[in-house]
Amino acid sequence: MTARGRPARLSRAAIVAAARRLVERDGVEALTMRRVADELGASPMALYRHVRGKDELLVLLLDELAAAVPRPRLPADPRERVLTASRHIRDGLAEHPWIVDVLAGGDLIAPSILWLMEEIVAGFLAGGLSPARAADGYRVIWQFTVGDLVVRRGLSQVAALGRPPFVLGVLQSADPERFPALASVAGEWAGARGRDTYEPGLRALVDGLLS
Amino acid sequence: MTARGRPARLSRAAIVAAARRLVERDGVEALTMRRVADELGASPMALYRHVRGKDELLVLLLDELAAAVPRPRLPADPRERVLTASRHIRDGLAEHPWIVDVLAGGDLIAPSILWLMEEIVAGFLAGGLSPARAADGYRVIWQFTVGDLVVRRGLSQVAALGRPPFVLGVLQSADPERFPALASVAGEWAGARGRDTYEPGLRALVDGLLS
DNA sequence: ACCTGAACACCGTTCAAGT
DNA sequence: ACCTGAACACCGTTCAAGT
Repeated sequence: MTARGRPARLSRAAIVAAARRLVERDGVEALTMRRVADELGASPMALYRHVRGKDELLVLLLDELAAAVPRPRLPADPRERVLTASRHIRDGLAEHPWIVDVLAGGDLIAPSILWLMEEIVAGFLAGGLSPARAADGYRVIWQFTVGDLVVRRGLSQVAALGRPPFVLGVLQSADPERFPALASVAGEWAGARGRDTYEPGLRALVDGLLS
Repeated sequence: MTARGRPARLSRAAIVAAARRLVERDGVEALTMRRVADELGASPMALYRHVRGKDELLVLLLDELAAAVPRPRLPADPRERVLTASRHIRDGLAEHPWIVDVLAGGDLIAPSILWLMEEIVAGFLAGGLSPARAADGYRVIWQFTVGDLVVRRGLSQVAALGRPPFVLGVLQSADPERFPALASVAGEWAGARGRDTYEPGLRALVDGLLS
């Protein structure tokens, strides 16, 4: 029990830290204003003095994690530089699957990840692309990365359920008469599920963009 | 079989239709069991007699829309076949931005879209890929497509807010000292936002996969 | 200035009862 | 068999009041 006369002082940082603890312990769906307040031994409304609302809290959380992405040594070769920087963004974000829900909101940017964007755009420019094509190139890589994160998150959610994946069953039993190609690769889906397709996909993408 | 008891006023089909109306009129966030019930003039709990819960309702909705994707005439050339089939999946799903929330769940497949998957895999096989690489190829395309849908949805949500995009501001005012490449393409982001980058990205991806 | 309590307008879903 | 009503265990957030 806490001293009644002296309520704990809250701060933005303390709130974000509590949110992070919660999300890492129990997943995004556990991140509610009420539970964050509980975690801090405060009333739900106390949070609103320091944070505009749940949306802002999520953005603050995102930026904190982005700031923790390690700064890699990047190769000099433009193509390899783009690949390495992209993989770093993916790896950094993939550690926190709930990030997908924040990303899906759309208009977010973590200032602390700008330098990785810089590397990707610089790589494209050094590779000979025009500014317009370099900007498009970044967008395309970002799209591919978001897709990877969403799909990856989906797979791990299904794995957590413990039941055999519904999709796999449908694909593996595709009717060979109607779907000959699907039938002939039926044995491959289980393996493809386990493989990390970010790397080869990214490579194909960057090759295509820089050629 | 003799009908016993009360005649059914509701049905699965009626519930899915009401859900669809709701989602198309007011967006996904408006899709609640209670509102679907309202739409049908029934009590919330009446739905549970016909549908397991909200999750099942979303899957039923997804499959209904997938069934409506038009069957295109596909080019014979393997590469063009993959491109056309992929674009059809994207276009079909992009009409219903809320689909992203369903997709993110992970273990879903719309049986009525299997034939488009068939075309993509067949294209890769005809292009000389091994079964394993063809399966990976499909996954990569799917990832890119999901990313496109998520990003596209995010952009339209931001546009709906009416306020100037926060991300754009940050990118356009990137410090030229620290981020020279970003600064040199600063003028391009607004344009890149408006452009559809699915087409060029997909082309780069497929070129890379088939080369 | 900072925090609390009660309240509002919602959710999905369970359970028991009505027709 | 099919549907309703009340209730449970939650949400995010507003508002007025307490210290």
